Amino acid sequence: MPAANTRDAERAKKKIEAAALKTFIHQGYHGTSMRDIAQASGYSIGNIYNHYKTKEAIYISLIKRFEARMAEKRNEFMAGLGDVFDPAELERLAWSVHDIVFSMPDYWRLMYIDVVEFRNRHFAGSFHQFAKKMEAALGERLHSSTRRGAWGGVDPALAITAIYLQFFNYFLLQKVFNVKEPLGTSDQKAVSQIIQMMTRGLWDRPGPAKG
Amino acid sequence: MPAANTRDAERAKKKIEAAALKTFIHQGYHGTSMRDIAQASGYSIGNIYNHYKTKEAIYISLIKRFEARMAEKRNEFMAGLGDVFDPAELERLAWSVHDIVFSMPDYWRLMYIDVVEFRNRHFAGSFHQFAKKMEAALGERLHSSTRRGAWGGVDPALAITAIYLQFFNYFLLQKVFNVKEPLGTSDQKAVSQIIQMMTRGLWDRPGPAKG
DNA sequence: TGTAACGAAACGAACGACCGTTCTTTATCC
DNA sequence: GGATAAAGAACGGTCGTTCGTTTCGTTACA
Repeated sequence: MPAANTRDAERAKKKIEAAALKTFIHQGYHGTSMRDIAQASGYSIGNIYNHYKTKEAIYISLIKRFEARMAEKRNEFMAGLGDVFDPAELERLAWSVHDIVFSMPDYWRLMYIDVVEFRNRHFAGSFHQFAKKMEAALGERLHSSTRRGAWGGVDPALAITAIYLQFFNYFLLQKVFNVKEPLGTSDQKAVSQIIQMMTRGLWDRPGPAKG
Repeated sequence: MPAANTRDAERAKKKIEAAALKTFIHQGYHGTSMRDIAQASGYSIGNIYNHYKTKEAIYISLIKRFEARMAEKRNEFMAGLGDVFDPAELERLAWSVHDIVFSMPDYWRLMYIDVVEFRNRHFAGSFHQFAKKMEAALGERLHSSTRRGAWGGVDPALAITAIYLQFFNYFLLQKVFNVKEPLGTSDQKAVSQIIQMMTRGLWDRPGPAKG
């Protein structure tokens, strides 16, 4: 197999998949025809079938590409976390989560397509035991971080997962669901307020008696 | 127009829409054919077109029905909130959010279908200025709740919106995305731990100096 | 009270368009 | 010259929708 050909072929596939991604995201998988992809990519239908066996093969190849990139991102993210429950570190975490969402919004859009049109067949298991995975990845760092002060007793794995999800959904609302200011203010302020709430609580002293 | 006929017609429409909902949710909108809906509902294609002008009309009617029910739920929810930042009240809030998600999961599934296949055309504006709407609906209750103790200074509207979203996404993960224990533990424990984190913070005393 | 009339409800065949895929042909590279 | 890339016509099937027809329930009138 000649080198130039495989390079060209790869370039063609990238163009086809880029076009497919664009139309999938705008109209969904079943709302996109091969003719749409052909037109958007500039290749003929016949030629697309020289590169892919079926329409679903394009979709799957697309997902695999994104999964690989996202796995990298996830590893970077996990490795980059230090003394997680320190407020300054939580702010770093927030912007890392921002990066995960904003640098690959199409990954999440594809995931929603898959949930809606394929019952999550191609992303299956990506979110199972999320808290456990978090705990496993962070390992001892999680517990050692709680020993740096007077830890209040919340389960550390639960806490970091909840905080992660809070930021994740905040940025997802922005980028994927086009909500401008999900918490009614700037990112900077929202992040710092969430961190204050999470670390110091809403009340300066234990809450008042009811009534 | 005869009374019995309109009653029968309404009954037929409900059956058709129920069948459409089921197939839409399993295969998405574009993945569902009128023949699918006909078969699932027990009505012929021809007859379905006596009741609806187009396939999209079924979809829209379905959404309108759900929107009406959800508007009710939302109003009940808002009206039911009292001294919101009291931990006991936050727990009530958590279970109210649970109810919103678990009693109408198909509303949220339809919303995801709309996001994926119609660019959110039919649900447009449902999530804009979410924090502002929250503040407007809760009104003075929000601020008076902060005067019941030593409020830490977090913006009340931001706080209640963030807490709402935390619970909302927690239960959504369970019901719509089939994640068993999103935070690795029971609902009861997850809710109480989140509330502890939100009200008292992760640390009993202000966090330690870094390093 | 019986019945003619009429519109709604129901059906499934039929229509034209478009679907995913295959086939045939031509051009392009090692 | 033999594989690969490229193109687009063609195929069988399915799509959303329309059509013609029959059945049913109500109402108007004798």
